[in-house]
Amino acid sequence: MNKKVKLLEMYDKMYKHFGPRHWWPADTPFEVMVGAILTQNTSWKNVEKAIRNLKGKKVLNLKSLYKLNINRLALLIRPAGFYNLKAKRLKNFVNFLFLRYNNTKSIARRPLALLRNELLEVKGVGPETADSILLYALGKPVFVVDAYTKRILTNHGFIKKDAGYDEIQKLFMDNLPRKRQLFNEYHALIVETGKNFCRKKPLCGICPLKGLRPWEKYIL
DNA sequence: TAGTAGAAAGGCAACGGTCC
DNA sequence: GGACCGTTGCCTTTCTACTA
Repeated sequence: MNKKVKLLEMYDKMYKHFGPRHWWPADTPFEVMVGAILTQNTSWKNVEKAIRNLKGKKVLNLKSLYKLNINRLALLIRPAGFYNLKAKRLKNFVNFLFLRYNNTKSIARRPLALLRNELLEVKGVGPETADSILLYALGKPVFVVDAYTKRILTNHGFIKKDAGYDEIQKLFMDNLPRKRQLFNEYHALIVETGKNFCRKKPLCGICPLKGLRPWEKYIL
């Protein structure tokens, strides 16, 4: 059994259990980008509160956030935690987007590899945040790796504990069809599985991935 | 039931060790 | 001595699990 078959088997098991997830929950690509930064090390529930605050003040758009005072921004995103730090990171990203591209349509036309490097140069944007923006906001076919992905693959013996972000991403991108919709749905299903079953104390007995075994000791 | 400790979907900066 | 790499602490709020 090859890696592609195994990864698709894993996808099927999760999809049958959860069904389509319709990710990312946002009204605009810009909202996705803001959410991707706010959700760093924070549960989505808290991010939603911060997003509501920004919407309530009618500043959840590029121009308004560019003009908004950083201290005021910090107060609005307070429910998302790390608010001073995230205000700085959000400002860095908004400045990058406004000054270099002016809007989300222009940035979407950039080639994937170039754009990813540009995003990673923005202080406060790491691989997971950059890939979330690329996939969910800009519709680029890139696989998002997060802590849940790593935990699930480790628990099932697909990867070693010390496997890095790029290694794990390559595993998916080299063995699955490079389709935005597939990567989108796959990541969303992993998040659901990680949140509900593959926790720090895993609920293996009732997990949709129960019985899933790697094709060899380690895929990576 | 109330209080408390620890974890949580990340990334940065500082520090120490190693190598050239 | 400088470059590079890995490790560790820190940021801050909320929620959950555990304990009394």
